[in-house]
Amino acid sequence: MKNRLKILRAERDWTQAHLAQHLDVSRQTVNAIEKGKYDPSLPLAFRIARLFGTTIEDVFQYEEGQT
Amino acid sequence: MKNRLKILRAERDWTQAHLAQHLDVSRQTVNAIEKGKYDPSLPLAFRIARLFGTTIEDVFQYEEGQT
DNA sequence: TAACAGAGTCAAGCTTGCTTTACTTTTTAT
DNA sequence: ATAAAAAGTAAAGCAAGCTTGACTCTGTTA
Repeated sequence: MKNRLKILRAERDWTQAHLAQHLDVSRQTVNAIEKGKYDPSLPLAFRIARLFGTTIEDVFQYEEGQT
Repeated sequence: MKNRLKILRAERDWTQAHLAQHLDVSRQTVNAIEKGKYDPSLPLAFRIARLFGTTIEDVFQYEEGQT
């Protein structure tokens, strides 16, 4: 699962900590997701997409057979 | 989190077991998700949307402050 | 009414998502 | 070059997603 978090964040000049606050998760969680260490839960994916004003499909790109 | 699984399944006249097979999860998992017992992982949500030829947002409706 | 298919549910166990705490490395600005 | 901010990383622990196995409760439909 790839994602555009780093780009979306950069476009708004937000830090991982700032993003974490607005998503109500820890900074480490944002970092781990951004680095592709693991996938967010579906509810968190919704909150991320909503915060960036876009869709889950726009933020995350699923590729068959990786997880 | 609400979902349209039962409807999408009915439109295609698929059983929970049939759906489970094509998603590569157990029948109990399909049942639990359909009944809203818990949310699917993000990868599984992608596979569900893809199988039904639609988007995650079309299958699942997130509502603030439930999970 | 008996039998079968589909749906619902429960328990135990493993894996993954997320937390806190704490530390190291990289980037930015002075 | 130094200091501060941001990013990266790791370990331990709890919560959520998913599994298998087994059992119940619905409809059908023969």
